[in-house]
Amino acid sequence: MSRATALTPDRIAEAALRVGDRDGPPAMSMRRIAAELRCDPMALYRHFADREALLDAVADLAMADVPEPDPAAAWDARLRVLVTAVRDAALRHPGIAGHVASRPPLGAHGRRLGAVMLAALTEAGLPPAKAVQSMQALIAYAAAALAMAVAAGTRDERWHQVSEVFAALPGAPPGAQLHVVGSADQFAFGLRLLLNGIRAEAGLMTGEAGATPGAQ
Amino acid sequence: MSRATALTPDRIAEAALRVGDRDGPPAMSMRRIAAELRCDPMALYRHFADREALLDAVADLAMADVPEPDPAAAWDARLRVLVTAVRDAALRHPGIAGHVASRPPLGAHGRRLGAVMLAALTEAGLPPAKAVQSMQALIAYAAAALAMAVAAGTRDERWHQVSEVFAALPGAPPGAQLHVVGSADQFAFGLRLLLNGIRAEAGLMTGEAGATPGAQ
DNA sequence: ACCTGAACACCGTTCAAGT
DNA sequence: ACCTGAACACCGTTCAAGT
Repeated sequence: MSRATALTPDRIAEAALRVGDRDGPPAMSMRRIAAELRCDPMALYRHFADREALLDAVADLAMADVPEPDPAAAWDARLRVLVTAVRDAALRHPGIAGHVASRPPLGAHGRRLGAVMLAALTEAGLPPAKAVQSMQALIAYAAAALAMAVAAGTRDERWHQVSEVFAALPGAPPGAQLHVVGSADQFAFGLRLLLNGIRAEAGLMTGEAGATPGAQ
Repeated sequence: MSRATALTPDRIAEAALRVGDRDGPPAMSMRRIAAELRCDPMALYRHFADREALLDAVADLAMADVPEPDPAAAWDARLRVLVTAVRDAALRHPGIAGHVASRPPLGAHGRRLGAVMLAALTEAGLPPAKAVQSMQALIAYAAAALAMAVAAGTRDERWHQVSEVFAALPGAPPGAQLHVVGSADQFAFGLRLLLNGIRAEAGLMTGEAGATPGAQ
């Protein structure tokens, strides 16, 4: 033990986040993280069951600085600000952003943000079950859009081709102004669609008494 | 070369799909796929640049049997049927479903399905740029929901906890009927939210002449 | 010129050997 | 009892050696 400070889960997660931000996702191996901490790779296993558990902690740590939206704002504005802030926070840590997008938000910060979302959706007028489902839909969309942003920006040029390929299809008129896959614009547009949809769903609940929203 | 048939990209992709369906995603290594074909692992590299390119071909192959929706149906029903069929097709191939969810749909079948989506969105009244953006939002949502279904079903019990954890939060009243993350119900609900949102977006286009839909 | 397979530079994790 | 690090069973890919 040449490190002066003792090994803790938090300290390990911080070191892993540092390694990922500096050297990219593939560098976040148990061996490299241990090297960053100047400890034996196996020492990490005394604080985390396996690599997946360690990365979950790192993903949650990346959400630590997501601010909670102004409680005085309208429910839809609150959701928009929060989900956008999650995307921004993840993109500030490119090493772990892909993992944030692929794992359940069950860490301390993930649960905190989920509670804010649920409160906003309940305020919108959704019953509990639909609020939970709407939250999961928002999480799913945010996760995928985030994963696309990461892939398009750092790893995979093929995502950039998607807009071009589809704009060139028979059905698409020429001259369409394209938005890059994974861009902030594209993210905001899809988020608006979902919030539109939630608003419509909530309207059915509160506006029409005998509505049967489950019917197709 | 003990195999009677010659190596082709299609034949390789079929063998890889078989391996993945039989032994799961981790089994889809270059070595195992080569063993399935009774050829040298390096022989695969003469048909695919790298493993990622091979998996892209497998993911597209898994979309081969997605039927095109009835052209006579309404645009929103067409989108719902198509996106649901993509999910079903991917889940029939658990080995590659996760990859389907993480990669751009740029293969032959992905482009075919994208063209159907674009046509439906254009019919809805969206201008080209918004149709492309809406398609990308649908792809993002479907990919993430699919990834969650795969993770929840085969790999990761933590996704199952999400509904329970959030239903137990202060904001959520008790007795909420929970839908399992990744379930068909949950998928359909989120898809309906997006289609609701697209309908609202299209309504702004056609219904209100001087609307400024980009304003928050 | 083409193809093969040994070798390189890694992995996550197990487990026996040390203290 | 605790900790370490050698070892196991793999990877994707390179590249030199064979034919």
